[in-house]
Amino acid sequence: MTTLYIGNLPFSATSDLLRHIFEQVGTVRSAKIITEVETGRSKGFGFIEMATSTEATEAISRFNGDTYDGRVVTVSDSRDRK
DNA sequence: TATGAGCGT
Repeated sequence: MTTLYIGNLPFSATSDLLRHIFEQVGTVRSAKIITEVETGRSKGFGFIEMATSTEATEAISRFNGDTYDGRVVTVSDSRDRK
C-alpha cells in the first residue's frame, strides 16, 4: 500500500471527493482530509492510500498539477507519520 | 466564526 499526500486543496474539498477522483486510476484503500480541531474545517490537504505503488504512481502523474476550484493541487508520496 | 503554508486524531 502506498500513501499519497494531496496538498493545496480548495477548502471545499472533502475526503469523499478525493476518493472519487483517485478511484479513476485504481483502488482507494482510504481517503482522508485533515481538518482543524478547533473549527472542524479543512486544512486544505489530505492523504490517500492506494492499493499498489503502480496505481499511486499513476495517480501522481495524472493528478499532480491539476486545477480544482481554481487551485493547482500537489500530489506526491507522503512522508511517514511520526 | 476564523483559513492558504503545510506531510495526518
